[in-house]
Amino acid sequence: MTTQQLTKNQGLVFDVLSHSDSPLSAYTILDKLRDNGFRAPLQVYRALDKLLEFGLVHRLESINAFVACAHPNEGCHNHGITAFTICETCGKVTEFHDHVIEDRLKAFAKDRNFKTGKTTIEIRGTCAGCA
Amino acid sequence: MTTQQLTKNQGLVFDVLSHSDSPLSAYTILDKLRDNGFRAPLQVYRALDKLLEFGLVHRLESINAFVACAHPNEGCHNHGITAFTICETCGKVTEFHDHVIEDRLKAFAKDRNFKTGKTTIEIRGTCAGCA
DNA sequence: AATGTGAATGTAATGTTATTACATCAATTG
DNA sequence: CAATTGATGTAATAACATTACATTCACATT
Ligand SMILES: [Zn+2]
Ligand SMILES: [Zn+2]
Ligand SMILES: [Zn+2]
Ligand SMILES: [Zn+2]
Repeated sequence: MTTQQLTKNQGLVFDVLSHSDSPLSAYTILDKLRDNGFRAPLQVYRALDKLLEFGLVHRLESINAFVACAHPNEGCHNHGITAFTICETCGKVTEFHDHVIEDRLKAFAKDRNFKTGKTTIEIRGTCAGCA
Repeated sequence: MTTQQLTKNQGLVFDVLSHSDSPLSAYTILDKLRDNGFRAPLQVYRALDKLLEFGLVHRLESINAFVACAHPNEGCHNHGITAFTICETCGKVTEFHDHVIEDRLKAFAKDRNFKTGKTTIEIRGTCAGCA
């Protein structure tokens, strides 16, 4: 999935997220795109839905915000659980995969016949630069 | 921490959560406590804040809801990260601790000098009973 | 018992995040 | 050129959470 087959609105939203150095809320994105003709939240949410589906963007559940994927070309949403550190001071987000963690979670679910859907792992705290 | 040193509002909110078989939103709790004199969201949020602080209740970030701790007497919020499975069909929540996962997350953070605060691990999916 | 203090509560208003509903437009295809 | 499908525009509303300020309660000190 490259950025070229995105629609106009999807491209605009992805562009805003790509150029941000911290996660953005849907309404912040909306404000940044007013000059591009965005008028309503739904325009942002619809674009975000698609971008999430494409694996170009992640939603950070613990802060109700969105961030561009750090390695969109590797199809990160297709190979496992993505975990995040989120700096509460500067907003910096780091994305990582850990197969041990993933295996433990899968094992736990399997033991209980729990069918795993989307999994969230988010560590809020303070990054090295802000300590 | 026992339920006895709770204030009236804290006790009412904890009671509602304890007797629920699925997580509840703050506004659902409010509705359930109207007959007990609750009139405004803040009454619920204030009680929840304290209950979270006491480790009697957990907040599920991915669904904006709250659940009573499954083992409040073990001070679960004092010994490590709590992970959850959340059934999207029936709402059933299972709480667990995994030291391997915790160690991996801590190691990742330590490697990057990231100071860990609250950590969220939530698996949404379908429980055995709903499969 | 009176007073002072901090925690908890009551209430209204507002702020923030997300969805529903419905009309319109654009691209594709048979 | 219909017909279908996906995308967009717009308004309204729902759902979740906080700010601000006044009041009351619990309890220790005098
Ligand atoms: Zn990613
Ligand atoms: Zn930082
Ligand atoms: Zn617990
Ligand atoms: Zn279930």
